[in-house]
Amino acid sequence: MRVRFAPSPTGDLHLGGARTALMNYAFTKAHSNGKFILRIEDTDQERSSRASEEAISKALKACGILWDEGPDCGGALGPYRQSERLDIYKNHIDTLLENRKAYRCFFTDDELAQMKETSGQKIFRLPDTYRSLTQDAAQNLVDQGKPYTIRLDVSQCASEYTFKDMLKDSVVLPSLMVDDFVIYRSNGFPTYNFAAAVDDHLMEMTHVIRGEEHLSNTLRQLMVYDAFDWVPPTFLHMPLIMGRDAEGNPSKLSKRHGDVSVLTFLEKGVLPEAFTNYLLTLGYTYPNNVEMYSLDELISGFDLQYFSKSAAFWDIKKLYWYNTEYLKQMSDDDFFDLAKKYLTPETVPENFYNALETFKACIVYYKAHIELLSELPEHLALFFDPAQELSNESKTYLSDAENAEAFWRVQDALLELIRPDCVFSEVLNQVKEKTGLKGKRLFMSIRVALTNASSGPELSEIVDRVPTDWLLTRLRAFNRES
RNA sequence: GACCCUAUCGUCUAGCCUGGUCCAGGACACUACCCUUUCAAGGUAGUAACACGGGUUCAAAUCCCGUUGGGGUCGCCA
Repeated sequence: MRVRFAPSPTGDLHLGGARTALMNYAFTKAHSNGKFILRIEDTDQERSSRASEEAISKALKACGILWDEGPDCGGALGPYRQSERLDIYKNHIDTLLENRKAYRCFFTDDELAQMKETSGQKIFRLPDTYRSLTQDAAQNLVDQGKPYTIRLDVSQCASEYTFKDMLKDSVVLPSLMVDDFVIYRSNGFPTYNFAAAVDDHLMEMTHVIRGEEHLSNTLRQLMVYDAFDWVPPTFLHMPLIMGRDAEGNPSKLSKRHGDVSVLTFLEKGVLPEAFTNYLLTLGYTYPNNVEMYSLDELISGFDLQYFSKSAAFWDIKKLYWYNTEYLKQMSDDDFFDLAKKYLTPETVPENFYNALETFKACIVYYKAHIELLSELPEHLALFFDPAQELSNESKTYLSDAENAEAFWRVQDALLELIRPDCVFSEVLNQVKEKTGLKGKRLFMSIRVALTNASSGPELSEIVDRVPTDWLLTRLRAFNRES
C-alpha cells in the first residue's frame, strides 16, 4: 500500500491540508506495509517557493507526520518534486501526441475569451480547429514559433467514467462535464491533472485520499489514466471543512475565515496534540464516545466506517477546549518550561523576567485558566505592570458606588500598611480592623487595589511574591479622579 | 446554469447497512445551581435535532421515490 500527500508549496500548510495529510498518514500506518510519500507539486512556477516547502515540512513534522519517501529523504521512485520531473512529463506528452490522444492547441487567451463570448452556447465547447489538424500542419505552426498548449482529446474518451469511492457508492461522472483540457502549458510545464496522474501511476500509488473539491478533477485524471491504458488507484474523497463568513454564509474554509495556517496556531500556543486531536474529529469519529485520543491511538483502530460523508464546520472554540484539556493534563514542570517560551524579555519586563522562578506557582495557576499560551504575558501583567491607570475590569468593579467607597478606604489603609517584608495575613487583619469591612467587598477591594484586576491567583500568593515597591507604585498611581 | 457530492441539537457527531430496545445518546457552546470571601477549574442539572412530502410496513431517524436546502467544480491554480 502506497499513499501520498501532495501539497503545492504556495504558502503555509493550512488546516484542510493538515487534515488531509493526517488522514492519509493514518490510513497508511494502519496497514503494516504502508508507505507514506510526500510529493511537492510545484508546477506553478510563480507561486511556488522553497520557503513554503520548508514551512509545510515543518508543520507536518510538528503534527507528528513523518514520510517514508520525499524530496528531502529520497526514495526509489523519485524525484519527489514535480519541477524535477519535467523530462518524465515531456516523454509522456510525446507518447500521447504520437497516439493522437492529445493535440497542440494554438488558440490565444484572447481568441478563447472571444469565442466563449460570441458562442452564445450555455456551455462553451472548443471547436475542432486544432483537434483535427494534421501533424504536419501543426508542426508548421510550431516552426513559425507560435505558442501552444497541449490538450487532451476528450472526444476519444468514454462517455462516462465510473469509479468506486471508498466513502460513497459508485460515482458516475459524465465526460460531458469537461472539455479538452490543457495538460501541458505553453511554458513547458505540465498542469496539475496531468502531472498528478502521471506521478501517481509512476510512483505506484495504490490509494488517493483527498478533499471532496477534487471530485471533478478525478474525472480528468481518470481520462489521463485511460489515455495511457493505466489502472487508476482507489480514491477516497473526504468531506470538506467549512467556515462561515461575516454574513454567516458557509463555504470551504479559507483565509477569509481567519487564521488557517497550522504554524500560526502552533505559535500562538496551541499544543500539537490538541491541534491534531481536534482536526481528527472533523469528519471522522473515534468510537465509543472517546473525545481525547492521539494520532497513534486513532491509527490503531482506524477504519473507513468511522468517516462521515458530510462537511464539517471549523469551530475554534472546540479547538481551544481541546487545548485547555491538554494543558490541564500537563505536569507543573512541563507547563512551566513551556510557559517560559512565551515569557521572554520581549513579552515581559526585565525585572519580572529575572524573577520568573519566584513566580512559578503563580504561573502554573494559569494552566487551567488559559486557552492559548500566548495569553500568558497579558494575564501576568497583574504581577509586574505598574499600571498607571485603572483597567477596564477595575473600572467596572468600581462603577458600583458601594464598591468604590470601600475600595478607596481600603486603598488608604494599604498605603499605610504595605511595607517591606509585610505578611499578607497580617495586612489583611489590619485592613479589616481599620476599615471595618469584611467578606467579598473587602477581598475584592484589596485585589483590585493591588493587582488592578478582578481575578487571578490567591491574593496571598500575589502579595507575598510581588516586591513591595511594585505594589506601592501601583497603589499610588490610583486616585479618586481616575 | 450544468454536473457531482451531501442532509440528526447552534456546532462536531452516535444511531441508519442488519426497521421495533430512540418521545433519539455523547461532546463543544449556552443557561441554572453547588463548590469557592476573586476569576476560573471541578460537580450537578437543564434548553436544544431526525429538512419537507409521498410511499413500503403492524411498525421508519433507519428502506424506496420526489422536493427543498447546503456545498463543490466548471483556469495555461492545485
